[in-house]
Amino acid sequence: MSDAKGDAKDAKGNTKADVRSESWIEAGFEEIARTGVEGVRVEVLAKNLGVTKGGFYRRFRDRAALLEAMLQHWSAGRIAAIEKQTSLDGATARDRLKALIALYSERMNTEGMAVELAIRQWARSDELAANAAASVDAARLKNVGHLYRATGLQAEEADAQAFLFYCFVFGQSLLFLERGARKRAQLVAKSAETLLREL
Amino acid sequence: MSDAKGDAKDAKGNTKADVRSESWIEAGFEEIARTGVEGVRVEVLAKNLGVTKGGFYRRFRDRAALLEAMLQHWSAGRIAAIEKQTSLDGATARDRLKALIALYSERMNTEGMAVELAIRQWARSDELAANAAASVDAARLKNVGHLYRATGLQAEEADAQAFLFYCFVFGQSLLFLERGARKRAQLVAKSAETLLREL
DNA sequence: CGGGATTGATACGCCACCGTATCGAAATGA
DNA sequence: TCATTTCGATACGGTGGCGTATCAATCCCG
Repeated sequence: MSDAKGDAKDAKGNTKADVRSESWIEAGFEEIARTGVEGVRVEVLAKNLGVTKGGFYRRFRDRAALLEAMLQHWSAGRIAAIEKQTSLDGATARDRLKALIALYSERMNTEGMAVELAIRQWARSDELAANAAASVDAARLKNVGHLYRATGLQAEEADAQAFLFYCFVFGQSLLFLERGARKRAQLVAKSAETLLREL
Repeated sequence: MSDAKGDAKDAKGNTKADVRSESWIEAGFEEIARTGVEGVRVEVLAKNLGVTKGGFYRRFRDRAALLEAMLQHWSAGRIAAIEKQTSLDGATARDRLKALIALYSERMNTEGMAVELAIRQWARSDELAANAAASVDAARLKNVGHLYRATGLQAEEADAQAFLFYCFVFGQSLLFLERGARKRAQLVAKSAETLLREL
C-alpha cells in the first residue's frame, strides 16, 4: 500500500525497502504455519530474523498492519495461482483436475497447507481474514467449477463437484490418521477416484 | 481420573467438586469455540464465570491441566457419540448415513464444529491434542466404515468412502462461501448425493 | 568531504496473563 | 458451639509482548 512510494530512486530505494518488508511477511508466514496467528508476534519474528523489533515499526504501523499485509499477500497469491493452474492451454480439463488433486494431496504436509488452515481458523474470529478466505474460495470454486463444466457437467453439478473437491482437499488435512502414510495414500487415491469418475 | 476419589463423603463432597470443575471445563469449551485454544485463559474464564481465578488453582494444577481435562472430556464424548449414532438398531445403514450427514451439515455453525476445528488446529502443534483427535478420528472412521460395509461395499471401498465422508464434513466448515445459505444448502445437498449414490 | 536521511539497537512504560500466598468467610462435623 | 476444613477474593511478583522514544552508526548525495 503505502510502500508503493513513487518518489525518487524507484529502482533501488524502493526495491530494497520492499525486500525488507517482504522478509517480515515471510517470517510471519513461517510462524503462522508453525503455530497459528497467535504465534505471529513482533518480537518473535525479530528474533527469527536475527534483528530487534526496532526496524519493524518503521515499516508497519503495528502488528495488525503486518497481519493485514500477510492477508493481502496471501489472497493475491492464491488467486493468481488458481487462475494459472486451471487455465487449460492444450491440456484436457480432466487432466488439469487430476493434476490439481495430486498437487494438493501429495505435498500435503507442506507449509502452504498449514498456512491455509491457520488462516481459516483465524478467519473464524476476524472479519478481514474471513474476507480474504472468502475471496480466495470464490476464485477457486469458480475456476474449478469451470473445469468440471468443461468436462461436460451441467452448471449445477459442476459447482457441487467443485465444492466437494475443496471439501476433500481441506478436510483431508484435518483428519489425524493413526495408520502410516501407506494407508493414507491408499485412502486418498481411492477417494480421488470418486472425485473424477464418470468424467 | 483422580476425581474418582473413594474416600469420605462420596455422595456429596465429590459431586459438588465435580460440578464446579465441570463449569470451568464448560467455560473452556465456550472460549475455545470462540477464539481457539489460545483464547482459553484462566483469568478470562474466571471473568466469564463471574468469579476470580482464586478457585481455579484449587481444582486444576495449572492451565495445562484444564486443557488436558478438556481434551479427555472431548474425546470421550465424541467417541461415545459416534458409537451411538452408528449403531443401527432397526434402521438401515443407508438411513443412518443420511442422518449423519444431515446432522453434520444442517446444524453446522454450531459450537460443536467450532470446537472440532479449534482442537484440530491446536493438534497441529500439540501432541496431546493430536492424540485426542487421532483417537476420535479412528473411532469415527471405523464406525462409519462399518456402516458403508453394511450397505454392501467392499472393505477397501467402504473405508475410502468413510474417509471422503469426513473430509466432506470438515472441509465443508472450512470453506468460506460468500453467497448466502440458500446456495450453500444446495451445494451441500448435491454433494451429499455423491456421498450416498449407488448404495 | 560533510550534512540530512535511514536504519536498527536499546531502553522505557504499559498491560495481560501466569502461578503463589494469604486471609476471612462460610460450611461442616464432633 | 467451637474447631476444622473448604472456598474464593485479593494481593503479589514474574514474564512476555506491545508500541514509543531516543540515539549512534551508516548511507547517500551534493
